[in-house]
Parts: sequence; structure tokens; C-alpha cells
Amino acid sequence: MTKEISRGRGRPRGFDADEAVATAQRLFHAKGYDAVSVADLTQALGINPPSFYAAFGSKAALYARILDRYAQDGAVPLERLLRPDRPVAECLARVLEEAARAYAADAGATGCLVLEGTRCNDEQARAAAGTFHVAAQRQIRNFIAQRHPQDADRLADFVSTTMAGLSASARHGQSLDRLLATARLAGLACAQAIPAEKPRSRPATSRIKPRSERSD
Amino acid sequence: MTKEISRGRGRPRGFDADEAVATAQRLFHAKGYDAVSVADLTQALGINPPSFYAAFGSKAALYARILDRYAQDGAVPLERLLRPDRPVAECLARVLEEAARAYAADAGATGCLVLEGTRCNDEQARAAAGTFHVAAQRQIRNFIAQRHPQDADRLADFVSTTMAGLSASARHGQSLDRLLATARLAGLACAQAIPAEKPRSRPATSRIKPRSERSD
DNA sequence: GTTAATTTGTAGTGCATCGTACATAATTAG
DNA sequence: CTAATTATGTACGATGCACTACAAATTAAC
Repeated sequence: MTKEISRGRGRPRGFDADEAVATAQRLFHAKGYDAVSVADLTQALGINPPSFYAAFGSKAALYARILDRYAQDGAVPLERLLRPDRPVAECLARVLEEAARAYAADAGATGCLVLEGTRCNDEQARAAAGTFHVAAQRQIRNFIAQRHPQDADRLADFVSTTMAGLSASARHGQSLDRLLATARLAGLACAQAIPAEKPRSRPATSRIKPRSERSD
Repeated sequence: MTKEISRGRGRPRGFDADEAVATAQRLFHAKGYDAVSVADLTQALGINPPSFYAAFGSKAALYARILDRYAQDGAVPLERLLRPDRPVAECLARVLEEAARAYAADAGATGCLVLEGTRCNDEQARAAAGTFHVAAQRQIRNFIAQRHPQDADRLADFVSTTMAGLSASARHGQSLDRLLATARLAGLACAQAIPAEKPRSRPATSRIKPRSERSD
């Protein structure tokens, strides 16, 4: 019903913008922001520079749009994993495990798009990625603080730093198995650091986590 | 006595090469390989491009020379920290702690020069940094394998990944205190992962580590 | 059909990059 | 003093970068 809203008067666009964003996301994720030139993008999209700038404004603006898309779809789904009805340590372990999976999911686009973006040399792109990064850090910190306020800072730092390490090691070519082993070891460290939630290191009920939310 | 060896016949060099390397190291460490242009270097050194290329060959060659210097002086001294006469877990914890200190030592040049160099966009520079990175990884792995061969792979991965995370978090602006807290938590995880070396989590002899090797 | 609006393709602008040609300066060997 | 050798300064080359001016093309509105 709302299909004709975007059908303005002029010449219709010769390519699909959403599809182009997905293609560009793959490129940015695979090579990093700096290593992708506008020429690379226009060639991959089969368009010319004026079409690119008319559609997306600039390379940095397209990148910001892609970060939004990534935070909703491809990233680690913090909202689903940080559950108030589960032990904090278990949730953090799941976050680290899912990060390992996400960062190794595509062999041609390893690591975290946001975390790697915080290292690029373009100021706008770096700021855009940084916004998502600090938002994720704060989300983790606030989740911990609700039940373990005294340990929130250092545990959130540990989780964030471990995620950054996982992203780096994924970029260095480590396999999913190796990343998962590291994530699980870090998850155990989280459990050890939380003092009195579950006195035993393993959950006494031996409840099996449902696999419905697994990404693979 | 060996001062005249380099005194060839021609016009003497108008600047000190070693001093220039140190200056360039600061620049590369502060801004990253890609963000430092030859113009930045020549300006910082007070020389012109021909002098730069005559002395160092190329930007990548100078960077390789700097990596050598860094591996000897500024990096985490693995040879001193991985001691056969101390528990493996204690040594790994020391490595992580010293990494945190080194990565936050200079507020204007945070992170690890090698680890950050593995992410740059120049193929030569990336390969040079990668060589030092894999050498350090193997050194850690071999150290663990001498006494705990079954846990060497996953523990070495955990330590390497944590160091990469510490470097990233240092670049993100985390203070030394926060990095140290993360490093210590990861160090405890190492101790937990090693099965039967020291059954208690704290060394029973309560032996105080000598401070002679501390860098600060 | 005419006009307004939007996209497209060609070509190019301005800028930064790494690296160099060439003449000149400064030093030593003979 | 002369010649050989090395470093320097000026200026430039070649390439890649993000981005755009402009006219032609394609559509909807009237």
C-alpha cells in the first residue's frame, strides 16, 4: 500500500538501495572501512559515483547506515542474551560465546564490524562506530549492575575487553573452535568473579539451555 | 673506537638515525602505521624526503626496523616473565599484568605496537607485524606446553586473545587500573584452567614476588 | 505534448599519497 | 688542489583518493 510513496516524479533508480547496503556491508566487514574505497563500492554495486553519492550521501554516511543495520541483525543480540531470569554469569558467558560465533561466522568477514570500525582512520566513521561500542558496553554494565553493582565495572570491562580480543583473534584467522574455547574460559572467569549468586561453579539444577536462540 | 667506521667519505648525515627511529616509533605507536604519512615523518624528523629514503629505504622498511626495536625494548618481555622456576599460571598472570602496564604506559601511544600493526592496510607492514605476533604466540604456547601440554593450545589462545583485548581497550582509552583489573581476572582464569599444579587458588607458600623486574 | 523532477554517465577537480630526478653542498682520499 | 663519495633541498611524477559539474536520459504531473 505504501509502495508508491517513494515513487516520485523523476527517473527511477536503477539499483536496489537495500541490496546495495547489504553488499557494502559485506565489503566493509571483510576489508575494513579504510581499505574500502568509493571506487571499490561503486564497482561492487555496478553504479557510478554520482549515483552512489545521490543515494547515500558519502562513504561515511553509508557506513553509519550499515552500522545501524549490523546492530539490529548481525551483531551479538545483547537484548536477547542479557536476561533478568537467568544468572548473570550465565548470560555473560552466553554473550561471549555468541560473540565468538558471530565473529567467525563468515570466514571472509571476520571480527566485529563495530569493534574493528573503532580503529579506522576516518574521524566520522570512527565516531559512528564508537557510539555503538560505548552503547554496548553500557548495556552490559547496566545489566550486571542491577544484581551485582559492586562488580559491574570490572566485570563489564572484562567482558568488553574479551570481546575485543575475540574480534582481533578472529581477524587473525583463529577458527571458531579456538575462539569458543577462549570464550568459555572467559565465561568461567565471570562465574568465578561473581561472589554469591550460585555457590557452585556449575548450576546445580543442571538445566539444559534451550537451543532456540542459537544462531547456528 | 668504532666511531669512524660509519664515517665514510661523503657528506656527513645531518641528523641522528637512531634518534630518528625513536621519534618515528613514537609516531607509529601513537597514530598507527596507516595514519602516519611520509610527510608526517619527514616533518617530525626535520628532514626532506630524499634524506628519509636514503636513510631508511621506505616507510615499511623503517617500520620493520622499529618493530625490532620495540620487540627488544618496549614490548612485554616474555623471556623474563616466562620462567621455568615459577608456576605456569603465575607467569601467565604476570604476562597479562605487564601487558596492561605496557599498553597504558604512554597515554599518547596506547596499545601494543605489534598487535595494532597486524591490522594496518599496508601488506608489507602487516606481514612484518604478523611475524612478531606469531612468534610471541608460539613462545607462550611452547612455555605452557613444557609443563602442561594438554592445555597449551587453549591457554595460549586465551592469553593471546586477552592481550589483544587489552591492547584494544587501551586504545579505547581505558585507564591502567581498569586494564589491570581485567588482566588479573584473566590471570585467575588461567590458574583455574591449569588442573593440578597448585591445588589451591592462592600459592600456599604466600611467597611475595620480587619487585626487581617491575617496569614501573 | 510540455514541464518539472530525479537518476545516470562522462569526465574531471582538488588533494594527499609514496617515491624520485637532479643539481648542489659537504666531506674524505689521493 | 682534484676527484670521488655521500647527503641534502627543490621540485616534480605518478597514482589513488573522495567527491562533483554538467548534460543527457527517464519518469510523473499537468
